[in-house]
Amino acid sequence: MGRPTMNDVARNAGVSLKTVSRVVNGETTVDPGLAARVRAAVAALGYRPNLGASMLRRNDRRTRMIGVLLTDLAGPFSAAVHRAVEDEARARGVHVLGGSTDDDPQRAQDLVEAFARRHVDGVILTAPAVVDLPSVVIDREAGIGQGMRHLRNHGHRRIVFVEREVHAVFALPDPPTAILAGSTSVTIEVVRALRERGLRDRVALVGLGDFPTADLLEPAVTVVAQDPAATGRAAAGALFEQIDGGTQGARAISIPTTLIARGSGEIRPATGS
Amino acid sequence: MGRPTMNDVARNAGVSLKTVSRVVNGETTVDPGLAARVRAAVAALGYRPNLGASMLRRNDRRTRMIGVLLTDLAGPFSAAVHRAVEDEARARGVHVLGGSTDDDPQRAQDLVEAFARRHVDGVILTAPAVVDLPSVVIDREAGIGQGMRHLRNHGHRRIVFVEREVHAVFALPDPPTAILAGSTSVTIEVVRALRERGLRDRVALVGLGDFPTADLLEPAVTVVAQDPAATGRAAAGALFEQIDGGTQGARAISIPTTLIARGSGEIRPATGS
DNA sequence: TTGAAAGCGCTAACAG
DNA sequence: CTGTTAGCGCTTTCAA
Repeated sequence: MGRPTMNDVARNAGVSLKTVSRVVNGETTVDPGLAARVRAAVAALGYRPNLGASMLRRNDRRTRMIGVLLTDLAGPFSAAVHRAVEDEARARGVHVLGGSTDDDPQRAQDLVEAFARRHVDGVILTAPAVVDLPSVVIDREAGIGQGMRHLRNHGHRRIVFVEREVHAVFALPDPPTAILAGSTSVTIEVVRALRERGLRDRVALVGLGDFPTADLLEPAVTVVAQDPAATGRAAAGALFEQIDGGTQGARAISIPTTLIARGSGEIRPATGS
Repeated sequence: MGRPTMNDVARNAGVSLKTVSRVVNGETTVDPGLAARVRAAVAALGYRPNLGASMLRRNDRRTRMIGVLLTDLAGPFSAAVHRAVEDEARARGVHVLGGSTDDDPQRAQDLVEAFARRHVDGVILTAPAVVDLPSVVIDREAGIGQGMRHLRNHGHRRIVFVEREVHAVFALPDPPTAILAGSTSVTIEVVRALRERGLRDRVALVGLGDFPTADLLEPAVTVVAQDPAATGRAAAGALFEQIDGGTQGARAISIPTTLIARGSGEIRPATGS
């Protein structure tokens, strides 16, 4: 004997299966007396409806689950997006399956495939993948241009965009006068590296993505803020629109970015160097 | 016509339903010729197995989904735990449904209930809730004692433990000489508040939970580190043990904590005050 | 208002 | 090695 089923409840309450179904689904066309008996049986047996089974038979073929594939659920950007998506989903009675891709396209594809087997209603992605269900792609590239422009406007010509390999930057024969950091964790690594080398007031730094202590560091860190919560909300909104509209196929959402000048990004290159 | 089913594949390949099932499930006892025909039909129709349906009939009654209820998926601690749980789950072919409780017991209870209806194989929680399925509770209280002891050992007698209401602390008639901050976001708020009041070198601060720039702030922030990744791994490990063992009922996991002294927590109270 | 029968997509149990 | 039949827990359809 596993968990009690609707049939068990029906037997216990002395009614038909269908009556239990009606009560459980909150239909109002049930005699109050019978409904009370059903509810008593539900409580007595500890019955819980099986969403998987009901989904199988239902006409609206929805699992009320969506998948969210982000670079790293532990990272501040992904985490904030994830939370915002969760909130939008919750408002619609939908649950969220999360997945980290670590920017590996194969892993993203595998996850999409796995989520599709679960018949999620749709997916949110940060990198395009082959998907034949409702999906929204979040585009993070938008902020790069803005950061680059800012550094160029402050006189820099040797600018490096850093992904992960922070220390390699300083090993270059012709080291840059400015750095654009690709994520908050990279930004923090760069701050640390600049300090170790006594360069914190000499090399300009702009980070992609704001972080809580950016204004407390010295110099305070200039960033291109990307409002992950707004991004998540927008992506979820667009996804549910597709789902409700029966549309299908990827749709891109780009992030509204804001440059927040705090000091590190306004350092000018040493003249004559 | 919705998505193609196993029956459609069977018809297309000219074999029985069961043969398709065998091929899809990777059973080796199928004639290679037939298997090839089945695979061709799968590709041609874009067939994808329905995990929900298979789960319903299978004997092992597992959805291969678990739920993780954390304070806030956007927070660094929760996010890191979530990621670690995801990695453990992935290694076992299990997906993770995430949920933020915002420390609201009712919300936690509702989420548990909702996940149970989906027949998740188990749940991980940060606050106890009524659960009749495999579950693991993460205990975060462990670090508080360690932080308090550290401050007392440095001569403090008026210590405040802060949850959210940072500014209220400074409105107290007899302000504390030391602060223990309950989460990283609170810690950062306290740093900001101390600076605004010119108290950064006078009031001691210990934060619960390490964060990436704690050593870069001035003074550097002393914390009780809680290794969220290790916590997530441990919790997931314990949960899968329960699931595999067929056990049931809450089990508590406590976090191994480490005090990292960096300066802010070693400030002594002004003598004679 | 209530119920009986059929069947969602799939796997189990048993034959051939 | 292959197929047939039954049925997981539920909702639908239709009849009473």
